Amino acid sequence: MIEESKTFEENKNWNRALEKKTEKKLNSLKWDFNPYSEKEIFSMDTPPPYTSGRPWHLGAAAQYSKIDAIARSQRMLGKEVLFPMGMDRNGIPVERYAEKKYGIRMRDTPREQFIKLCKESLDELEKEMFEILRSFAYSADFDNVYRTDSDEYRTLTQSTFIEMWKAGKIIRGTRPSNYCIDCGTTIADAEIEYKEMETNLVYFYFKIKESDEKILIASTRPELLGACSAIIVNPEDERFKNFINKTAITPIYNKEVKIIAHSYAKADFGSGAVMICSYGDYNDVMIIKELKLAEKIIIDTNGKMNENSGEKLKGLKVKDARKEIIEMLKENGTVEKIEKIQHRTPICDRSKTPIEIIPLDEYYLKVTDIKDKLENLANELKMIPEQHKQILINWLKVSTDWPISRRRYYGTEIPLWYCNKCNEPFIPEEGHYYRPWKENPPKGAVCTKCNGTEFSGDDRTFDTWMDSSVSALYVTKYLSDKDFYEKTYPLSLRPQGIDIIRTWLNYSILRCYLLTEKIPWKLAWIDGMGLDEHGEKMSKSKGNGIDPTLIIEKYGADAFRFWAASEALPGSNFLFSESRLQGTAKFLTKLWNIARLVNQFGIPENIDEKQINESDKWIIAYTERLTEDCRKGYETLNPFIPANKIREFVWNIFAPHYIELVKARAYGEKFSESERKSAVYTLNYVLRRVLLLLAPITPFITQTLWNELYKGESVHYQMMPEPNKYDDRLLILGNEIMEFNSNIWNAKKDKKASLKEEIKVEIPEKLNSVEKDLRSMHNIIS
RNA sequence: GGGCCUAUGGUCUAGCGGUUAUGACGUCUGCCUUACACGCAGAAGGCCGGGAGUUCGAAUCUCCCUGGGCCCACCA
Repeated sequence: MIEESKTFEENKNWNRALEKKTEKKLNSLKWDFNPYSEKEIFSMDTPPPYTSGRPWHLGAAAQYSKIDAIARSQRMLGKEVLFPMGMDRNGIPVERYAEKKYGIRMRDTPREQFIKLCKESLDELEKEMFEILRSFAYSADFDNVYRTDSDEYRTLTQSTFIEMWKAGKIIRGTRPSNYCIDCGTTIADAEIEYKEMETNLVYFYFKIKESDEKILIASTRPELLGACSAIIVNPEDERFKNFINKTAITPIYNKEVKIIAHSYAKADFGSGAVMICSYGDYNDVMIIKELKLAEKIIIDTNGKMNENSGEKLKGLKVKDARKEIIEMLKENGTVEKIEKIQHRTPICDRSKTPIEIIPLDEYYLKVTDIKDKLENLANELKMIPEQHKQILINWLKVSTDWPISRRRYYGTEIPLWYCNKCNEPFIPEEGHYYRPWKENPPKGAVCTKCNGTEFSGDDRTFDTWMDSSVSALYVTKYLSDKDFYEKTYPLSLRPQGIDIIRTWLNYSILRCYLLTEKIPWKLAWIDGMGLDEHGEKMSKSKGNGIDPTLIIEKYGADAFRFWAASEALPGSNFLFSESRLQGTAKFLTKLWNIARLVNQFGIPENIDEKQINESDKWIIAYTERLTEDCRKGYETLNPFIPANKIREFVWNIFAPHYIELVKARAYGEKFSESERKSAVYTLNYVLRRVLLLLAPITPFITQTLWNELYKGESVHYQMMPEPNKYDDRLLILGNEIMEFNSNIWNAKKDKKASLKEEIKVEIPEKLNSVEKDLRSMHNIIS
């Protein structure tokens, strides 16, 4: 008791040091999830953050703090809340992190050792991540953390793959992929960078079969001439109108190719005519697919020209072949000119060498045959805000089968072996975690095609989205606990960022639908992105990222959380601004000081309603309306509403108008004991209510104040109050009080009088019921 | 280049068919009034991006233009 009042005496403002005092207590509060509870279940498929360590993304931290506010508010609304804590730990980012940290390269490191180093990195990074999350009281279930690289999780990823394999949803296909010759592997789009490089744009002629004319084309990749399958020209380009649908003959190879009109060819670049080859770039891929042209492969996986390139080029490296064919074309007399141009070239971000597009054998999850169904599901899915659904729907229109295999080390292994005799894939049973790159297939494995018993394991891993897209199944115990699953699936909510709609949201719907024939959640809540103060996306590469830890240490977690909640509606992007965050810190100090004041008067026992003064009834009525608004906000998963409503109420109404009005009465000066009690009762009534309404957004200050003033069980274990009935006429009275106050303040201002100076003024009749308070507040004499 | 979103006082933000257009930060003026100077009170500051339309009536609905953001593609 003594120690507690000291907190108030010694601290005139709310700050991080005070938060630290309560952090341990706050983070030790438990909410065990009981799937058999009588309460309504609210289950969340929360995003497992990628374990990338400091500095974490400030925008992401803000998003997580809002998700936490949702979880906390749902608990206080009386729901049984499943709020899982996951860690996404597979894939390229950690591989890169480990390479950098240990100065190694994945492909030069024994796989076993590389995996070990990744794991060690992850464990360190994970610790940091937990600290950050705990520093702002993220209240997920830290006692049951799931990790996407655990044996259990990977078992789920593999089992669901096996299930889909058996159902015929997985296909094997050879499709053009990004290939780095230097690294000897397919690489993901995310691993490509672009670099301006000088290159030759070679202009040369094709003969026209049907006439004596020639067509001039321009190419930076003349060495691919042998793989040319068409020429395209813009349909609007007058120069080529006569050539459309005629046949051209390739120099040197003397092959016939069609001249086709396609808007991709731009009249103002090069000669205006483009040769389409398999594969110079992704436009070639697109156009060859679109026009159903024949694919001819001319570069092998060693980066050398193959037999399709002809005797002279065969065996040469791409670069040498380019030089050689230019010479050949010159000899042939078909070269018009050669221009030096700057060309934005895709290169491998590790080896910095140009990537080639080469068809490779990979696994795909079939999407194209259920696209209509997926679009229907997308339309069915409820989303907050609804408008972001368009992103998903647009994506579904253009998306193709999903390539799921990766030539990587740190990921969930593809659970397949191949018969050494006939190469037929062997797939094991569900329910185990398999590592085919170092393990034999299960005992008794027999090839289904040739009865062979010797196998080689697939050494590839899955795309990491294969793991994260079944988080909804993992947290509902799809494989391990049928009852639990029945109670919790589909989940109530998927909260996530707008930036991963096409990946996490899309793939989750796809995967879970294929396995369960249901959308995995009843509702998706899509938040916007945190941008820097100029409105640009924060990213490590741009160097404009802000470390949330520094902000939290400086201004406090509650200030940060309140800022995140109050800055923008869920779904909108939000700009980070330190000055506005400072503003929310000031609001918390305001609340702190209100509590210090109220605390002085002690806590009165309940009083008879008849004793409550009219001005007290007004602020109570206002509080009831505030409660209605806040509940509505929380019920619609929108912390923006309560945050702003509460701030407005506390700062603009409660403190300046009501507290000033009753302060003298609360001190008992010139008022009866009964009048005093009414004021103190009301002050506590309102403050208590505000703490409850604010608890999901600012857990630290509400925890501290609740404990100082009201003791007992934590504020976070309380129920969100229901609004009591109130008389609208009281709110009208309140408006009149506030208008009267402003008038008096203005009058004193005009006279340059201090606010406590005496003033002689008539009190309007309609304010008779609160006359005594007004007289004491403004020092009005008759 | 394609798509989506967005445009409200200096900055940010609410409003989504009829209000004197909300609030915050900043600015200016006065005040240390026994909770708070991280405060109190007051003030200035907006033809709600531009144009056309729908409507008795538009910041709010439609279309066009312009600027900003994001995602996708990316110059043979």
